[in-house]
Amino acid sequence: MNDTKHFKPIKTKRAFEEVCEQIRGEIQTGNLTPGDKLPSERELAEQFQVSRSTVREAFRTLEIGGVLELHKGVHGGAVVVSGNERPITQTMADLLSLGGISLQDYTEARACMQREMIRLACERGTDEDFAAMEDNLSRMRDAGPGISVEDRTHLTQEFYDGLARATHNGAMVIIMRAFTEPLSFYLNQIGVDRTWDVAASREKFLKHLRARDAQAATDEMIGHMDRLHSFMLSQQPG
Amino acid sequence: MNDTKHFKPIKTKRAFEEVCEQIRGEIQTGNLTPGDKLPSERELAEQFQVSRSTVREAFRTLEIGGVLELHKGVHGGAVVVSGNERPITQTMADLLSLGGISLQDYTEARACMQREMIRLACERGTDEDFAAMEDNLSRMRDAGPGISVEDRTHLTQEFYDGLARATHNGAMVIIMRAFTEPLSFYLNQIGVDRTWDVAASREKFLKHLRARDAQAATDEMIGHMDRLHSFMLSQQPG
DNA sequence: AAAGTTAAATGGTCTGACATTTGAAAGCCC
DNA sequence: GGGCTTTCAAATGTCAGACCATTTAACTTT
Repeated sequence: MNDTKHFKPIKTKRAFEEVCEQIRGEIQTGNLTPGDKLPSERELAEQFQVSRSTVREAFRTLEIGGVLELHKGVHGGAVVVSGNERPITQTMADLLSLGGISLQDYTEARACMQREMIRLACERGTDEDFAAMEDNLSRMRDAGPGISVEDRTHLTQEFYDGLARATHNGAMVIIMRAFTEPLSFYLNQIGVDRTWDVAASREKFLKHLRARDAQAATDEMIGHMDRLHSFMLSQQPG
Repeated sequence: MNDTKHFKPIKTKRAFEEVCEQIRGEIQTGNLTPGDKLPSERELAEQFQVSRSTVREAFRTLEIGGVLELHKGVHGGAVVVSGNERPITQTMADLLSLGGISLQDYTEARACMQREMIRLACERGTDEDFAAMEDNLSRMRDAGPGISVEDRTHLTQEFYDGLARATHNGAMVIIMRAFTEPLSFYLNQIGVDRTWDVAASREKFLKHLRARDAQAATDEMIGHMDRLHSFMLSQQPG
């Protein structure tokens, strides 16, 4: 009996977790689909034979998890949504600030993800996809070097969003956002390298993308990220 | 005045969200670090000048978000943890069952992630990393074809975990889990292809990994995943 | 010294109340 | 009748206080 790993840690279930599970179960079986509205808190409390607070905690849990949306007012209530990437992004940000993953690992993983996205975007990107990125780039140029940190990170995020969209893969868009948004937050705090003309690099990048030259585009991006990375590390406390 | 996109949607803040923000703020500034214990619900309610239920909703939110752990009993309370991948995995699963991302996009993204992991694992994987995968593989073989669906998916998850760990990148381990766990859940429901000897494929895969031949390993894995993918689609309702 | 008992602190749940928000219905003016 | 304002009801958001369940330290007993 040396193989005791099948024992699972005991965890007494809390009432609100049971409620969550039942609601999630209804979603997995298809009884509840996006757009459906759940009964009111008071009504559900009766059905589950628990108090309203317990139902509230369950609703809160599912809202934070991006499964429900809660609306106030008469005809308000809990509505099933088709999913929400917010929890993923938020958790990534938390993992970074809590040290669950290091900035090094994070940026490396980000580079890996983008490498694949470039590959897909070169395969499938349409003229509209690239035009959207071009438009973003021109707005960045118009803003000039005096652009505020917030506007600059916002435009940057939009640019990478465009790249992700060019893959025509919904999961990629979500992953991209999970990797760019915490970074934006970080840069808003430590500032950006104002001596650096990012538009020029992105222009070259976009040109390679349009030429479907994944290798050249990747090389351009890696160089870009290396510079960003060393800037961030130089600004990091400690 | 055609550029009105700077207006952000109004969202009246709820009290518990303010509490969450303040606590998250303390974490971002480093005033709260993993291991720190927060005051009790009753005490924090006084400090924030809100009711205990409001503090509870905030705690619940942060617990679900993987930022806090709540312990009962005297000397229990809320403790800051160093991060938790659970919310990411859970959200991925929800996005799949809610249709926020399609099974196709999901499996494609998974293949892309693994492609990069193989690349890194070939660069950095140690003998110990590969030995752990080998051990997992031999346990799979020992279990034989009569293995239960749950045990088989569990071993599979462990195998891919081993691959992720071989990258020596913490973010990759988390991403891998986010992509394998919802799949395990899915396969536990629809069953697995029992005519298929996955151990043989993994053995070849591992051999290529040890030879640091990323291309061959990737090819082996892609073939493996294609078979899995077509099996899943064949079992899908509709 | 070991074992069992008690008490206090804390999260978990319940109850009931009031505040706030929101959309629809009713009423009003033109 | 059309458009505007007022009213109202239902739902979430918050509050206050109580009790239950769990955990652990301190105490008591053997």
